[in-house]
Amino acid sequence: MNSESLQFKNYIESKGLLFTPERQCVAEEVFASHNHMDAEELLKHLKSKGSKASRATVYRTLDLLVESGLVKKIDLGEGRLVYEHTAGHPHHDHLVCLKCGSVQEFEEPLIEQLQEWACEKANFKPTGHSLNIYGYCRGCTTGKR
Amino acid sequence: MNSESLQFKNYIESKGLLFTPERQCVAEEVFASHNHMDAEELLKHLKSKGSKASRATVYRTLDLLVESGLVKKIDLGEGRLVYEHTAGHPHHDHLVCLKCGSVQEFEEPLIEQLQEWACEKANFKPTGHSLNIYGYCRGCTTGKR
DNA sequence: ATAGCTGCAAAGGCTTTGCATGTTC
DNA sequence: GAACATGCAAAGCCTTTGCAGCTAT
Repeated sequence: MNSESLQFKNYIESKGLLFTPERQCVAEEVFASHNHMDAEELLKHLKSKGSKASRATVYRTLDLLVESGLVKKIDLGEGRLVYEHTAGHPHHDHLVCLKCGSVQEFEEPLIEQLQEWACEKANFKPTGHSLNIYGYCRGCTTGKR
Repeated sequence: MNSESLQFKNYIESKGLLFTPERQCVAEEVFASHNHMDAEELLKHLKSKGSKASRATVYRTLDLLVESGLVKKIDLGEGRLVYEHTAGHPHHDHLVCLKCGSVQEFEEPLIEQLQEWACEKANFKPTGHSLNIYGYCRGCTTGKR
């Protein structure tokens, strides 16, 4: 079991819940993936690996993973909700390709700073944000439509 | 008929379509509102004013308004899709209150510039973006929970 | 025994679509 | 009368929930 799964196990058990095989499967699949996956893709992957975790369990476990802080739920807009593990990921935002659907990450600390200022000016106490840039990725730009 | 409705009429007719009373009602309601409204609220307002426009027509007309460029569809995250008219609105982003649900706008041109740079670095050709900051608005901060 | 899990299927919430009817040119 | 609009209700999509049965302690 990798370190993230172990942390999740600890989190689960610290709440007096059970670290079941289904929960472990879902967690490991999320931690193993280096893409942004939505719940349905995750379910499909699990099925193809022979896991019997149901859709309901996938959704319920994803909620637990988000609660634990080990996974973030990202709203990419256009109805796309995806999950990414947080370990080793500094804060970042997303570049969403409108042609192939791929998602890249980017970091721009100064943007964060400017957001803080904007909030101060507006007397708004921020707790989080979501920044998505839509357009065409490098691969799709060459044969751009 | 106000200037925006007139522009919409021109757009509609330039496409060989009809500027029907239903379309006019929906458009005028959107242009008259200074809030961010979702389709359902819009429909409710229209009903309360005696308009007979149906839900389907509301959705279909909103699509036309967005196509025309006179209205923007904003994804506030968390499943909230709202519309705002563009006339006289410079580009801006949104502050979404997690307690009362209110939406404020803010402008920070430098953020736009930094986004451009981030895209250049990533070889990404941007066509648009969505930036939402979540937190608590001034009113909700005083009696904050 | 008791509390916690799971899968299934049904229910939700919002948006889109098919179709029959009505309108416009 | 050909193309376009409308309302209604049904269908879609994705996510959540209720419930009966199962598992772990």
